[in-house]
Amino acid sequence: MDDSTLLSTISAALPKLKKSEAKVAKVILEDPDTATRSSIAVLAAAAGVSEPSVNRFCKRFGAGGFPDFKLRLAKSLVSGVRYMSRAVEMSDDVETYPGKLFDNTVNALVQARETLPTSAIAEAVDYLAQAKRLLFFGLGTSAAVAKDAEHKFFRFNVPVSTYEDPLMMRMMATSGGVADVFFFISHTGRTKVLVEAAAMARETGAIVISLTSANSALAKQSHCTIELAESENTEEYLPMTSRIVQLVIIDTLTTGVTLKHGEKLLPHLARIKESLQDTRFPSEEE
Amino acid sequence: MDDSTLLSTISAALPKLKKSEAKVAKVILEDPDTATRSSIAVLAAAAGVSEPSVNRFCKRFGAGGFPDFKLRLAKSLVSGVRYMSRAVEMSDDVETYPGKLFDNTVNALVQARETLPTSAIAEAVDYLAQAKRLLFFGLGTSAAVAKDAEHKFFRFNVPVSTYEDPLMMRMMATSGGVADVFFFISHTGRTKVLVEAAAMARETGAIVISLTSANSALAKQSHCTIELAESENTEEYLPMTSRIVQLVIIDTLTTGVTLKHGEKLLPHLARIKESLQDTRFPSEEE
DNA sequence: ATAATGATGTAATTTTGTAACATTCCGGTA
DNA sequence: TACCGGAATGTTACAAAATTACATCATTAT
Repeated sequence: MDDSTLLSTISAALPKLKKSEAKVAKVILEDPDTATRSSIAVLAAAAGVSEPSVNRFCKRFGAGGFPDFKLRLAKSLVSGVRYMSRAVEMSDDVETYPGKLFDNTVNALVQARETLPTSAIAEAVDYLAQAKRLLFFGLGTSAAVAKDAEHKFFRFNVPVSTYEDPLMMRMMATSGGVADVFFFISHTGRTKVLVEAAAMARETGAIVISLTSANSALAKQSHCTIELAESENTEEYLPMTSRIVQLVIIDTLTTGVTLKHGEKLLPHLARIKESLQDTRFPSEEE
Repeated sequence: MDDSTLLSTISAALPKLKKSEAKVAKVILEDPDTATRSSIAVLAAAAGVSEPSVNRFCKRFGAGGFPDFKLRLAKSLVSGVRYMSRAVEMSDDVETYPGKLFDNTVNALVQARETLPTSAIAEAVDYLAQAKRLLFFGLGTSAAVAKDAEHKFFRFNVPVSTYEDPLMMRMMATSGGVADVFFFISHTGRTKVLVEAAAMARETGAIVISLTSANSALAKQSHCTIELAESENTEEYLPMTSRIVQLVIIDTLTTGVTLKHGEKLLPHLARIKESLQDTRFPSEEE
């Protein structure tokens, strides 16, 4: 129903489209506003394809037909979010670059959403729900993600720890056992320390899960890999959106574990929340 | 061009309309959403008028014709609460809840994007760019955000540190000086330790910036507050999207500082990137 | 090399919107 | 009241657009 991200969806699906459909997509992405005002014939001509191809394109994206598609497209244009990745320029000012960063992040999420590794998530949730001990490893930016994961999983009744010190990582990796789950987070999946630690952990009989890019060295050492696209970040001053995706995956995993544990966990979570009350000033309204 | 008030325009003009046009207006006002999906024939029948009457009605309101009118109508309907959060249900399975989480996150970002505190960001960037020392404070989930910020700001030639230990926070807060910037991250803005640390830091003459909810106790202690909406998170098992927004704000700030420093910083960033090469296995393609 | 499958285009059909024209309705005047 | 002028609405016919069904072409596997 709500398709505020139609354009991102299209640009995310671009590589998977058939030749003629891709042509249509390109024309639409180039000037979506004009597209909403064009007839199917005009659009088909602009894309260099036949009219039914345009129609098929529309249906592929959930529309009932061309007019319906135009309607959705028009609606999606109202929202301030821009679809394509817009690089931050040196000449940008405060009015422009924050919006770009938000847009890029949104696009990264929408893109990731399109290709969610569902079965890997399910598998990881199974492992995580049964773990007697949980260890999250990440370096650099991924260390922050690991820390976040630690906080989230702490809520279940499982011992959790995070390490970002390479030496500690190795030490902990050798201390693994069959009931332990080692969780590695790495954008590239090529960080030496992590790959080695994963191999060591695996030898102890522990379960190794990784959140990294497909077919990476790290993935090869894992029992279960949640694969994320290793998007390019060419510009030095364009921050990585990948860690945001990683964090939402962490959310997904904790949610999965919560759902698996079922209602019986809720009182426990409520107790944790309650215990935080004393650390806060009362809110204004109260 | 932008007719986000089309419906009210119509209802305002109602008394001045001719009989048949009034009928059309009534039908449209009654169920605008259906109207956008109807053909001119259906709408004419529903209003009990002829098709050209509908067409004339459309032109009267500035549209080029019926299709154009529908487009404008559709756009005008988008405004307001268009982003529904879909709560995760206990009955959800792995095919459904991951998507919901991504959607919710995207919605949070889009919403935040619409109300970006631009001037506060600009101000914060000014402070951060001039800082001789940077300290990030956050507890719980916000500790992960602080850690992320630390990694990001480390790239500039400034000493950065993060603390999540309350005692260390207090100690560091008292050690502040005029050239220091203390950056506090808190969703609620009511965490006692943080508020107190902020007050202490402020007394030392240091700059206090906070990333928190508007009008909170923490905000009151800050020289500069980047205000974020304190969204409700009622369900225990629905992870918070707020920290994602916080992270993108961190991205925004680092970008802002980078832009402020200008091109001269790029070689330095390149050097950092290069220095990481040795820690990685070569990628497959190379 | 060829059959089978899927992608794309062509042509015919149906639906939809619009313009030109016809009719009706209403207010004013003899 | 009858009649006229002009505006408002409807009818009809046409043009444009969209969709379906079908044919052709390309691609892959055997």
